[in-house]
Amino acid sequence: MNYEQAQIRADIIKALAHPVRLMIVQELKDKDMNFADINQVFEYDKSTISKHLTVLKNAGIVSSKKIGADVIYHIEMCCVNKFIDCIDSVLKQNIEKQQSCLM
Amino acid sequence: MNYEQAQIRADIIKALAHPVRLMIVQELKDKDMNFADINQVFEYDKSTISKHLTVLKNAGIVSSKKIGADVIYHIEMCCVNKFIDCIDSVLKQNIEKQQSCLM
DNA sequence: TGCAGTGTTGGCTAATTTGCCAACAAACAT
DNA sequence: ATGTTTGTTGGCAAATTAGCCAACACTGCA
Repeated sequence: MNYEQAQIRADIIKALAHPVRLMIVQELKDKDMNFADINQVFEYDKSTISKHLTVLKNAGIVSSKKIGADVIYHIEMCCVNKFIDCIDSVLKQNIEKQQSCLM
Repeated sequence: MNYEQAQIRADIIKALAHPVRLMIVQELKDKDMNFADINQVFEYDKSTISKHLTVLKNAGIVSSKKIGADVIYHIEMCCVNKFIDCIDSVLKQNIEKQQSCLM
C-alpha cells in the first residue's frame, strides 16, 4: 500500500471517525431513515447533521434519495457490522489491559 | 450506542484515519518492527513518525517494548485484515459506481 | 399565488490536527 | 567522562474540522 492508496482509504475511515457519524451509521444499519428521523436522534442544529450526512455520502458509506419533500438515507457499506465488531474487539482488549494493570 | 460509547469507538477509528498511520499498521501486520525500520519507510521527520506511533499506541492498536537502544513496535489489533478488507469493499463499490456513471 | 415545512449551503469562529525544528533523555561506544 | 546514536517531548505555524446562524431552494398545502 503506497501513500496515495493509503490516503484514499484514510478518507473513508475518517468519515467514520466521528461519534455523530458513527451513531448515524449505527441507526441506518438495519433500516433506511429520512432526514427528520436521523436529525431527531441528536440535539445539534439540523445543518450540522446535514453536513455529517454529506461527509458519509461523499465517502460512499451512505446514499440518499429525495422522495417528495423529504430525503431518505440508506447505508451502502455492507460490512458495517464487521467494522463495528472489529473496533469493539480493540476496545474490549484495551479495557482488559486496564483491568489487569490495576491488580 | 449512546454518544459516549460512540466517542470512545470514534477515537479508535480516528487513530486509523491517517495515511501514515494506516501504512504503519499495514507494515506491522505481519511482523514486529523497530522504530528505525518504520521511520525508514517514510520521508517525514522522525518526530512526526514517533507522534503517529504514539497515537496508535494510545488507541491500543499497537504496543511498544524498549529493547536496549531501540524500540520494537507490535500490532495489537488482531482484526486489521478484516478492517482493511472492509474499507476496500467500500472503495471498490465507489469505483464501480463511478464507472457506471460514465456510461 | 403565497405560506409553511424540509433540508442544503455559505460564512464565521473555535478547536483540533499535522508536521517541522530544537531540545532533551537514555543507551551505547570510545 | 565524553561523544554518538536512538527515540521522545515541547512548542510553534499552517491546515483542517466542527458547530452555529442565517439565507436559500424546493415541495406541498391553503
